[in-house]
Amino acid sequence: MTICYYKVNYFMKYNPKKIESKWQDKWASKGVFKAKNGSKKKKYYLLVEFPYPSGDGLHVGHCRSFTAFDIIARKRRMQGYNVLYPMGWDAFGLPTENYAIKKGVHPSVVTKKNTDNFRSQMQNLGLSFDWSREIDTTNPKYYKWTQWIFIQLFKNGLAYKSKISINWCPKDKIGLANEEVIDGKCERCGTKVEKREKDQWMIKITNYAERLIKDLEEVNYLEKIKTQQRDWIGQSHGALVKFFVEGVEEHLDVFTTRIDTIFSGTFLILAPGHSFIDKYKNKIENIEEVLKYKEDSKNVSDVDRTNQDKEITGVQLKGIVVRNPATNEEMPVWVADFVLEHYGTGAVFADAHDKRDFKMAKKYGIPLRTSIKPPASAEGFGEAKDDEEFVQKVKRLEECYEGEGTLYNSQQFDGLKSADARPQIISWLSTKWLAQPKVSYKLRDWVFSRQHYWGEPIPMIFCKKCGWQPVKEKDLPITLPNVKKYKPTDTGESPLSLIEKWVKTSCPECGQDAKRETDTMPNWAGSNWYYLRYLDNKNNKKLADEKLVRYWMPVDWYNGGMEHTTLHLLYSRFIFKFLWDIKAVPASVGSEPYKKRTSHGMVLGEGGIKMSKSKGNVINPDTIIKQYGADTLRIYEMFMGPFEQMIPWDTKGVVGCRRFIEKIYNLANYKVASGKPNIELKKYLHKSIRKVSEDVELLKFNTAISSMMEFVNAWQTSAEGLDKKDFADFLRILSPFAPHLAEELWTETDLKDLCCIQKWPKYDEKLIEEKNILLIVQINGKVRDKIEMKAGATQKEVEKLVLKSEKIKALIGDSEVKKIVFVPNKLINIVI
RNA sequence: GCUCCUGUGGCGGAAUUGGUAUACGCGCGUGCCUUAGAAGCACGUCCCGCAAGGGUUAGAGGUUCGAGUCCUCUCAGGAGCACCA
Repeated sequence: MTICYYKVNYFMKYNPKKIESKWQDKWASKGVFKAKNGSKKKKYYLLVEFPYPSGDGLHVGHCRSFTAFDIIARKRRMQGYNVLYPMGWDAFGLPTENYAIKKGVHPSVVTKKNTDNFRSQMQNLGLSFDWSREIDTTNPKYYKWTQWIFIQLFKNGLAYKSKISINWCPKDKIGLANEEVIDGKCERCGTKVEKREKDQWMIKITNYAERLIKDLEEVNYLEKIKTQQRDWIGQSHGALVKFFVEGVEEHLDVFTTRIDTIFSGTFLILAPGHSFIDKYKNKIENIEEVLKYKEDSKNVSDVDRTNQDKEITGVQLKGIVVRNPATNEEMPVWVADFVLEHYGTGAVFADAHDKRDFKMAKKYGIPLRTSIKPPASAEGFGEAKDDEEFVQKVKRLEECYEGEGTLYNSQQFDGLKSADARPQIISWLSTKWLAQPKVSYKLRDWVFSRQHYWGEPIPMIFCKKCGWQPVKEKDLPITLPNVKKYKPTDTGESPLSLIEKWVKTSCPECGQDAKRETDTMPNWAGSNWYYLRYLDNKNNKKLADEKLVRYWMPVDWYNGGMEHTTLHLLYSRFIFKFLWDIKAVPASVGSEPYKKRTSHGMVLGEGGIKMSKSKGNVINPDTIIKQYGADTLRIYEMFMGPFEQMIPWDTKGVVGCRRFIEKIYNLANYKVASGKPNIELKKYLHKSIRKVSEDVELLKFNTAISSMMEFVNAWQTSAEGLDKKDFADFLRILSPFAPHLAEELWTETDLKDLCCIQKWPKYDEKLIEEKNILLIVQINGKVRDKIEMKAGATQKEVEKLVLKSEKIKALIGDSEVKKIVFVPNKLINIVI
């Protein structure tokens, strides 16, 4: 074989600095990553959550997920797809506003600085984003459409103002949605949240609760993501039951999922904020005591109210009596703070089959009755020794049984199982108009107002005569005015309320003097629909052109953090459904924005703790790129471990990836040959092509890389060089991972065009097929020998061979062979 | 409390889905090279044993010819939900 070496800078050391910027410039100037709008190719829309451009710069965690999907994007392009892989900035947010307040700089200046930094960091990584489609949620040309969507919500009756008790963060001076309160603390700053009454814009996401659950069937999300969405929406099927109040022409509605226990209902409990209390003040004999209880419960934060160890408290509404619709018996009415205003109807009927009710009744001497007999071996006997004793204790009201069972004390329903009894009781009561089936959700309407400067102004105007009016669409966007002070006010009003000139306007309906809404929108507003704006980021007449939406949507694959799988994912699905309903999105696209959703694991600091400035363990990608190169960083981030798993950073591990890259660079110098291909190496290569092709689709980047390493190791130890054509194939599979190196070696090996626009290689099935296999010989399931033989041998052939072997013969000895298990091409197991 | 996930060398992790446990990388050891160090290269590296051999996937049991993988219990770690009627 004639060997001719392709000398790539033979005496030069691998220098990523030179190589990388050169190719980044070339890709940009040739526009190879631009998604083409009119293309006849099949489209592929890959989306990664756009980051909040913080002043700290890109996190190595960003690099990980962006690189992962960059690999998929590059692979898809090589597979012949028209790929859209865009990037933008979710730039409204408190840190920017806080920085602006502190330094007295306008937030937009800070944002510009940060996004410039982020962009250049991403470009240094060689990410193949289509930068011509960049978006920024704080750009008025963008938030014009965020405001437009709000107006559509309003016009369709899905946005309304309501005085509600909101979660108030005293540090950030901002109202928070329930979703943003974690353990009773502000999600951002960790300050204990207070309650405040405020007039807030609300969005009726609850109208979509059922569809948001049902349509999950259509999409390909990780199962745990679907579970989280379902849990958050919290659907439960039950019944709405009427309890008539004595002496009043009215009833109290109660939602229950356990109507099978209705016959044991002996009292009713209202939430402290239930409207019945105010409405029938004069009927309640001890109204002062009740109102005091109500006031007290307001001061109890949700954390304490939801604390399980807290003692149950309550006050009876003296003078009020309702009738149990099933037994027709009189029931006293109580208030207790463990009953929540916002779930169900804010009222429950109480009985001996609920631990809280049970405790409360025992404490205040309220009569109890049981009507459910626990089945034999019910879970949780309490202190009873056995089933029978437990049943008796339940009957004697010594133990509380919450589970299902067999009904007794329940008139014609005696003897029925709980599950069977429920529909029968509902239909029985419904004939008397006392009950109806009902579905209830934990999901609540979405508080959409924030009292901050750095957000989209809500495009509404209040007129004394006409009420709330939306800004005329031709007047959009309502831009943020320039102010000197961005500080939120202590009164809880938005800083915009202090700018009289801006607030004062005229009513779009009647032209009279009117006032602008001064609240701004929450963070989520801009990220609800951003995936649509990438399709048509410069359109001034529409959110996005219909043709483009039809071509590109839905997103084929969406990846983001696990922390966004409840809120952002739910909100954006909701808004997309809404846009679809009002035909802002063509019907053919369907009402789900994302076909497939995956999540990446966080990158932790060394030692497995969270990376944070205060711990001083933050890794800056720039430093790694400077020291090792972008290709090394890319390979390392993909090689460090399973993509969906949390993983600690280990700078020592980066070195190994740099060695891998240098090894390729050096081997390319002297071990690429033109001539007859080396079959052994070719086999390794094609195995690797298969492994990489398959693993990338499963996000198993770590094993994809390890298979390339195995190939390179074989290449290194082989006596012969690698055929030039095979080398080209290797560069093709390497190029999504280490695009700069692949590009450099591609050119230096006299191959034509750019490596990143080549076809993705196919592996040769026949070549991979092993002609000789290593057959495992087991005796009683233990490995005793390994025989190399040709593939495809039959059991008889193998048996003959094995039983002849001296080693095996000796091991079998005099024992009788009872059974032989044979797995073709794999193993033979002799049972003796 | 409920639901789900995870547990494999000194470390990050592989394992064709029930068929050679520890691939690949880090680290470590020995040697070569070098004035020296670094880098690089070669070999070694789960445990016990000189060896033959035996043991090992958090622990205990089970199913199976065969279990890291399936089932039951226990322990440990993580995530989500949580007076939700």
